[in-house]
Amino acid sequence: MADVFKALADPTRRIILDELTERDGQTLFEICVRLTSRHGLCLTRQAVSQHLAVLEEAGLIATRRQGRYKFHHLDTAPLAAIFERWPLTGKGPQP
Amino acid sequence: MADVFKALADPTRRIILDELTERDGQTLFEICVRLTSRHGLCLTRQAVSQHLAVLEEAGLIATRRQGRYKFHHLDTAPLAAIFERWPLTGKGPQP
DNA sequence: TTGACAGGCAAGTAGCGACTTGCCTATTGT
DNA sequence: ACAATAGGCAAGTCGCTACTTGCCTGTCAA
Repeated sequence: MADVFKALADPTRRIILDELTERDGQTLFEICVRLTSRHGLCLTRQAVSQHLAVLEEAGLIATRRQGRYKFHHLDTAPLAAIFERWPLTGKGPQP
Repeated sequence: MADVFKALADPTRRIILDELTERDGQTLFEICVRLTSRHGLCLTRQAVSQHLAVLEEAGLIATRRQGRYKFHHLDTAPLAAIFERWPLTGKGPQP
């Protein structure tokens, strides 16, 4: 569970999650290109790869290997633990 | 919004939030004592004070001064932004 | 008024984490 | 077969941050 917070701590990783939210199942190179072109980030392929490893270890990303491609799929399920730990005060369920 | 994730990144700060969830409105010294006695942490008063400052800056804690005491109150409202950003996939509202 | 208590400010240290660099493996197309 | 593509491994550098240490301010009780 601590891995989830550690993964969310970095702004680049949060942007990667945004990218996969908008377009799920991207490869490492696709993510690199979109981080550069759409968010103005200048990162090495290695840097992005390490970020993806952290996100996968946290359970926020599931990977699927196919030939020489590796697709990354978002999984927001671990985020639910945050609300179970600190319930939103005095509010009903969220829509 | 980035402050919220930075605040949640540290395990000690998450335990502080747990403490305030269980017993809201504690002072700095009360939190220090409970971190030591209930969680086995050996932290300086300064360290805890700095953690509380980070949590307050993130909006997760509101402070109320009264005489020489300063009470700390939990506010989980900023956490709602997490779900707005990455909705829980394929699930209905949480109870 | 003086001492004890609750908290704050600031500088210094140490360790973790993000990023790079260099090289390597595996799959695909010509 | 060979080159290009997609990705992986490992060591090294650098900056941020958690924590400490030392001293200072404000409040309450004797």
